[in-house]
Amino acid sequence: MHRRPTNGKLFLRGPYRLPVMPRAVTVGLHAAIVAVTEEEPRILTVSEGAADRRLAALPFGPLDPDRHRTLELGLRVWVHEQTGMELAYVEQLYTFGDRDRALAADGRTLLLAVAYLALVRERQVAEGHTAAWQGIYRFLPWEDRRDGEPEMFGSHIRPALAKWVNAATENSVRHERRGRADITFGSGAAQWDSERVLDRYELLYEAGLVAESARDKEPAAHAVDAIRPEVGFGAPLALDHRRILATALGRLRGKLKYRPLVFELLPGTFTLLQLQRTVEALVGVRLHKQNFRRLVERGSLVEGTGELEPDTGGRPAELFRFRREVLHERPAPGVGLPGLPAGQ
Amino acid sequence: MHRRPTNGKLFLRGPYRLPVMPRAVTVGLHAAIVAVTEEEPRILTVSEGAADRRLAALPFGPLDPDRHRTLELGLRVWVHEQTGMELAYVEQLYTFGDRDRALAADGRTLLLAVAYLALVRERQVAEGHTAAWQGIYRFLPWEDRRDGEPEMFGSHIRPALAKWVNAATENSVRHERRGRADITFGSGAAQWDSERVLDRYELLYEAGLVAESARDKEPAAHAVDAIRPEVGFGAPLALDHRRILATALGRLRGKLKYRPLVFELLPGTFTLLQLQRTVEALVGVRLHKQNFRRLVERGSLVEGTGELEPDTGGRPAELFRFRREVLHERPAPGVGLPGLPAGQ
DNA sequence: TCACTTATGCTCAATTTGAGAATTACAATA
DNA sequence: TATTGTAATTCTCAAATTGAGCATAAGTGA
Repeated sequence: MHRRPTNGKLFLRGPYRLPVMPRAVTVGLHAAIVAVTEEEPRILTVSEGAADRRLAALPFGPLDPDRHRTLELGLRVWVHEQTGMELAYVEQLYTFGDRDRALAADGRTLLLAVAYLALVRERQVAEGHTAAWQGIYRFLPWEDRRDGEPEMFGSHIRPALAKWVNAATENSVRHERRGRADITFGSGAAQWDSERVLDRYELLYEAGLVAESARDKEPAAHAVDAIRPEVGFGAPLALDHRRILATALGRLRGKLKYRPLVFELLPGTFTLLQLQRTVEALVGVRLHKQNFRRLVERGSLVEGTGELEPDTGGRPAELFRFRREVLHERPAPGVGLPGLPAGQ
Repeated sequence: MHRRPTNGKLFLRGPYRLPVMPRAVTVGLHAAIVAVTEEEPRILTVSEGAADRRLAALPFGPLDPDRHRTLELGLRVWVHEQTGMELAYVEQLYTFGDRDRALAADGRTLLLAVAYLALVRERQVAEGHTAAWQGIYRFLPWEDRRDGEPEMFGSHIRPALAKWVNAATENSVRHERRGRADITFGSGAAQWDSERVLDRYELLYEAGLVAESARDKEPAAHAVDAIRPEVGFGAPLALDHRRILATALGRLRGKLKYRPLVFELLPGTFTLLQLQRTVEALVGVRLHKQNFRRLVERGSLVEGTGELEPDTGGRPAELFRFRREVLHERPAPGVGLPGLPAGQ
């Protein structure tokens, strides 16, 4: 969007007039492409140069209204060009556009980022593409609580948060910070809410605890290869991409409960334990096995195929398939999370 | 965004390069401002000219990175300029950018629309502003089922949908259409899902049943003042604004269940019946009174003030207030909808 | 055959729904 | 003042759902 003479006709078919013409905005389409393999949620990243000199980024490209009929189609084009991947399930996440956090190198162009979540089954990345799958918890390590609170949480995050809280000189600010830290990270009266992924990342960002905070404040002082993961606070990503990743994971965790999204990540047939492990990997907590099975079976989300999977290490498990019909039956069919009192 | 020589440095601080420069995009900020008064959900609309010659529109304006530090702040500025209103609760809804549906009058500029939902207590519109509150169900009449299925549903919508289904010559298309109509409008095996507001509007749009469909197809043939409400299918709004309204209502209905949003719409103290009526107005269905009370009270969402509201027409009701503390206690405190099996 | 591992089935108490009856408190009216 | 109407508020009760665990089944490898 460039400055030029205002033209009332330009914007609308109707008689509405836009009072002022804006300066310079660029619209980017960004994809958080998620898969779960070997009980680990992964994200597809790209990197255009030598891996050791560049930060990983999510696949992205600018919206081109000439080529892209819709935003989502534009996204698919970019993803295909950069990773060779054809996306099935795609959903829009959020549009980011803070001036402080998404300014182009010219310091004048605002980079508007429309972020998407895509779910796929992990595949080998096609020839000729440098894209790579990486574990999501490499970037957001505090989000994985399947084996209880991770070690780095107590050793690094909690103390750093406490320091941040006490760094406030004003009493009211300190109180406000403590409350916010309690809610987002589930200390004090509040419990851990697995969906508040973005809140947690944002808090760490504001507290200056992730590499991106420093980079955005002092772009000059932080050339790309100067950005290094800080121990315990996860690896950084290019641009705003860790924020997008956090948004994606939070949305996915929430939506899992009322939409049958997991099945986008699983093969056509799967055992109930595979299903459970996939959900656990995403939500980052362990679930009660028998109750989980009861829920998905009673919810008629799956049906047995009669076939058995013998490689379980124990008794062979029956293979199930997703019953697509539920989409036509109930309003909000999700996997439901036994042991997780709504919202956890 | 204007075509100009590609400059790798323009876009990123890092070494990423955007392969192609896009053509022309304009970013608009649009606000669906919702209030509930007298048991009726309302939306704030603006209209720049004589009311009888113009369609109502939502408050909106272009993003101006010079003046607006963030998208949300830009939205607040526009809303304030156009309506005199200061917004409290604001949340981003969705970014729309279909080329077919949001092209400027020049036929070349894509109008990207970033839509927001805002919740307020209804107020008199300030002097000097032409903004007006209008009932939401004037635009989406089929969404109000508080008195059962509305009359126009059986008389107009259902037959029109059936016609649309049968208009498909190919068998598979017909089957697919019927399935979609069943899911979104809750016929056949499917139940009415109050959250699928957008799906329903989109289906009516695609079926050519709302005024906007024709307008977008034949802009020339449908000058603004030629767009007239079609009986039973609700009044049209300018641009894509009815779609934004549908998105807003759907989001609000969903979020009500797990976040205490209703209280943004209520005065500081209120009776439990007022609370219930407000929820009902938004969700568009009636709730079981005793169970509703049980839920909000057991959920500790509210606390009694001891004061009584005598003007109930019967026994005076106790006045309650929202317990802000719940935000610090439980992960997902919503009003819960008794009688509504999750997702309804 | 035994030890081990995982799948699957089943039980049971505690809670949470869904629905409605019963009781209370005020206003208006006979 | 007694009666009637309208809501508010309290209770009850059966049905369904959840949370937790025990028991049994069916494979594998030693």
